[in-house]
Amino acid sequence: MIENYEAFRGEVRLSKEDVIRDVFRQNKERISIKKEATAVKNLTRIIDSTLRLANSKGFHAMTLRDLCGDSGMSMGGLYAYIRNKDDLIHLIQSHGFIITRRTLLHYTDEVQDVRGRLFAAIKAHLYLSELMRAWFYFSYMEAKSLPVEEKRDAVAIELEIEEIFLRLIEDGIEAKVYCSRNARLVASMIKALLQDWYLKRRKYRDQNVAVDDYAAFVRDVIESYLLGER
Amino acid sequence: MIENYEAFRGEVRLSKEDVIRDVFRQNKERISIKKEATAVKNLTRIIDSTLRLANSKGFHAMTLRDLCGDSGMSMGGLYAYIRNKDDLIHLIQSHGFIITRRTLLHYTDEVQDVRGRLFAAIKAHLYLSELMRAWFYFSYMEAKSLPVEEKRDAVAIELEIEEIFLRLIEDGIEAKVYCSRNARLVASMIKALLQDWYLKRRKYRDQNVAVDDYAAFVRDVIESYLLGER
DNA sequence: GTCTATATAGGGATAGAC
DNA sequence: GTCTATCCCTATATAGAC
Repeated sequence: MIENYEAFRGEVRLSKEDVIRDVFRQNKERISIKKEATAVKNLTRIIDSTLRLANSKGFHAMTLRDLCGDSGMSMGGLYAYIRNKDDLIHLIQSHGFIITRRTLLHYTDEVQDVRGRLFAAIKAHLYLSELMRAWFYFSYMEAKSLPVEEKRDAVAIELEIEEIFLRLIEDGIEAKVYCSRNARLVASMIKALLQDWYLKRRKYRDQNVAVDDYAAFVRDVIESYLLGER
Repeated sequence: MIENYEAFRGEVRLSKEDVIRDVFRQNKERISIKKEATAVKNLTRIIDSTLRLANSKGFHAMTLRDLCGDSGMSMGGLYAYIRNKDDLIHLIQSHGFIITRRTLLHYTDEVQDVRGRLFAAIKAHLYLSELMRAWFYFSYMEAKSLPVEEKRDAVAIELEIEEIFLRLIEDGIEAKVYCSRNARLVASMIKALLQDWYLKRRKYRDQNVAVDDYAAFVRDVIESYLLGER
């Protein structure tokens, strides 16, 4: 069970390099570099720069020359890691999928009462998107132009997330902890609120709203609707 | 005062051609066509096609040849209405701004009690985004790559909208109709929920949620939070 | 006012030196 | 394993016929 964002951050941060290592291993056939250490170092630069540039001007508007400028690599160097521009998307997406699956599943299973579980799920998602903001933003904004395979995975993970919330709410209604409501609408509302957190990150920062404040706010809104008149 | 979506739709629909005519008049210096009738006809085709294509693959990924194919115009014909690709954005944006300003202001001023006003504002925004879905979607998704002038306007109108809700909520709190809450957070939540309606239009259609259902749902959620324990 | 044909550049991709 | 130089196509933009 995670208590707050700082604790979460400490636990997960460690694994970022591990994830890139996984990305490298999963994509060995497309990558002509053999030494793992250099590959991981460069993949990190490539992924970070791609996210930064794509999020500021859009993936399509970002040229590979932009990317080389930002990451400090040469065109030839870059092409040792990808076969074409779309492979960049694949790198980005697989790296995000790996982290997301790993952590979301890990943190929402740790049980308690129904209300506590819902709050835990809200926090897990907010914390994750806080840590991986650039990836979530990219994934959302570029979703429509993703290659088929990546698009399928992106839709699937979106659905998975919404189902997690849906089930928690249905459980609560069945257990009479929550009153009878349209669970599906509530689940999609939660998702919309969680998305707003990473899509409008700057706005919340300007208002000095910390992630734990926002988590509590979302919980309060949801609960005041689900607990109903009492 | 508008009662439901059908009534709203009937009132506003009429003015679409008027708006394109305004767009033409405002952009006369960039457009080499003189006859208003043909200009309005072609501008309509251009705007509709651009919205459709940009929303399905992204503005940058849409080529002007795509646009000509979809709208049935030739490259030469198209360039009678624009000087360069960015001018397309200007056409789209000015057309949306004109409609949005006209209708939002018109429908939220018509008063009543505080709670009724908030509901009216929610409905006005939902109805408008329902009618102008393609434009709202475009405006949101392409916001980051808009030309400076258009970006400034887009940010301004976003802010205007959020301020409308903020003020309504603050009024309600001051009048002790609502209990004491963080009004700014509530306003930004309302906006997030309204945005979800046009960003995830398909999802709601698949769930058979009509716009008036959604309006009522948003109102209920907001009110159960703002009216508090009683 | 609308079309076809064409000029030009920008960006994805590759060859080959080191 | 990394770089520079270059290829070549695609997409924006324009000229000029009808």
